[in-house]
Amino acid sequence: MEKPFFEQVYDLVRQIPYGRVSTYGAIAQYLGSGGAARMVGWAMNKAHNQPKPVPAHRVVNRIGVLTGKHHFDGLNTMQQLLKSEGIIVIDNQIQDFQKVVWHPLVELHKSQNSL
DNA sequence: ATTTTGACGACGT
DNA sequence: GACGTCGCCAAAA
Repeated sequence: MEKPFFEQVYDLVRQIPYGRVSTYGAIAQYLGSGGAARMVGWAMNKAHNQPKPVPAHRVVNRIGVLTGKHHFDGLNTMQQLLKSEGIIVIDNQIQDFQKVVWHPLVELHKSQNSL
């Protein structure tokens, strides 16, 4: 039996490289549940309870808007973290989003990563 | 076990 | 192209 859905989400989010972001839909799709995008976001909520740190700030919606920023400690915590990684965020919108987006299915497929 | 939710996404208007 | 509605899927109450 595989890990619970949530844990798979955390594991994948931790695999997001520095200076890159991912989308809920892409993550859900990687897990095989394309339509479960909302589930991914919800998993992020529980991520705070996780023993391992989850870079939830690197997860945004399909348009690159920091929809979940208000779930963080402060109001602009998420934006600050992204900015620290070289990602420019203006008005909750990631600039050059398409350039920093990280598709797990595509990226991991190129590496043929096995575990 | 049933119902609601939840940091979304796609389609329709 | 922006706004609205419905659908998804899995977990929590």
